[in-house]
Amino acid sequence: MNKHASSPKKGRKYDQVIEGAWQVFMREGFEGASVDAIARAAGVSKATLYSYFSDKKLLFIEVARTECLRQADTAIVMGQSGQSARETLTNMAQRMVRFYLSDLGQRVFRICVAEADRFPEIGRSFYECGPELARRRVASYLQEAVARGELMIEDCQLAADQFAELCKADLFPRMMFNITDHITQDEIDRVINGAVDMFMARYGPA
Amino acid sequence: MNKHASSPKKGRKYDQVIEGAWQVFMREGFEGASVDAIARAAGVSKATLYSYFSDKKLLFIEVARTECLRQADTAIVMGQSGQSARETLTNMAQRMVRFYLSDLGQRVFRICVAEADRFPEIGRSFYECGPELARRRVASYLQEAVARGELMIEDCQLAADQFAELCKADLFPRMMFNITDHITQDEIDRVINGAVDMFMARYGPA
DNA sequence: ATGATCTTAAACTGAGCAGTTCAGTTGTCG
DNA sequence: CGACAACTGAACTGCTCAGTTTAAGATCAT
Repeated sequence: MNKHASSPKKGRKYDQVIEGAWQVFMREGFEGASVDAIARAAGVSKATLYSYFSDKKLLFIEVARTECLRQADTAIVMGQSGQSARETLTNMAQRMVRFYLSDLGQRVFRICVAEADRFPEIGRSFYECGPELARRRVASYLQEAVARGELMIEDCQLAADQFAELCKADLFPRMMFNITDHITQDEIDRVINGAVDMFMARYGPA
Repeated sequence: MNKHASSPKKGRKYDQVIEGAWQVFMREGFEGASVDAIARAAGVSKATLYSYFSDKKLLFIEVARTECLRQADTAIVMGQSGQSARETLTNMAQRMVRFYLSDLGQRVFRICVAEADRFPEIGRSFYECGPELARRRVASYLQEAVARGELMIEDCQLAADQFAELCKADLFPRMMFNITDHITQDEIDRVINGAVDMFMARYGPA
């Protein structure tokens, strides 16, 4: 029985460190997370932590990458066949909104935006396996829908970006600037329906 | 001659402090900006600074508010009469994009998003005299356009939010995650035209 | 000019934090 | 068993920074 199957790197406690670091970074942000707190949360000594990661920034990048990959796995199921464009778009919208309103989505976004200035690698690596991935998936769905004659779109990439943005209307700024603590399902439905209506008005069959 | 017309608070060096703090906060972010650096940039002693603002957080809030008001003044000229809805919307879109792509807009956003978690007042106060203000202005323009029969909108507030988001498509995420250092005028035009086209397709006269 | 108020420089306090070191413990494997 | 590697905890270094204090200097109104 090989117990090291999931530890491609060195040392038995690698995963523990990543997990603990993830928790603390999410809770406190990058600057706010002390390495002592991370070590404590990971149930590991600071010395061990530093034997894996030469510094805090590197640890953060590794944590971010790990979480991105995890997310990417979760989100594979996207386009289903027997659905109208309207249904599919509504579905996608729900997924997107649920993610960016989640505690996780919110915190990730906050940290990345804050640190993207100082550490471009962080922003880039997150964008690529987060928004960029979703972006390409939506665009490729639209491409197919156009081929089937369900939609009429000249610039599918732009259309995908527009749709993603429409799903953020009102809700996203309110979250980001911490205006509301709770957002109701009605508010969400209003925005999603608004997004789909608008999208179909522009790109729906004539 | 009353030289204190623009200093409703106490002390002659108030404006200097705000100005210096603004510069350093913009350059370094909230955590990154040391009070010593701010005092130096403002050409003022730390003691003086602390006689105005009891702590760093309060100083930041005041700086953010001041800058918001300055922006609000700049943006008063919004709705002009003899223009079509299309023209007016394009105009508004240009203004918005120019702002959030500017160095200033970008940095303010970054700081507010990062700190809104820890200090809700920061996020709130910025939102209120920034996005919220613009939001209400656009909504009220739409209201009038509907009254004149130029547009057909049921939920003007939602429409305003949608328009604002459409203007961010592609460009905004790329900025936030630091993917591109430069964005061309063509890319901007593509997004703005796309936003106006979509908006008119949905809410334009039948 | 005189007193009140504002400003200054610089030293100081107290705290937090990244990263290091090391003597000692634990677990693994031949 | 014995050797080797990973791990621990706790103390320690060196730094940065928010906020305070003090004694002296500048500015202003009257």
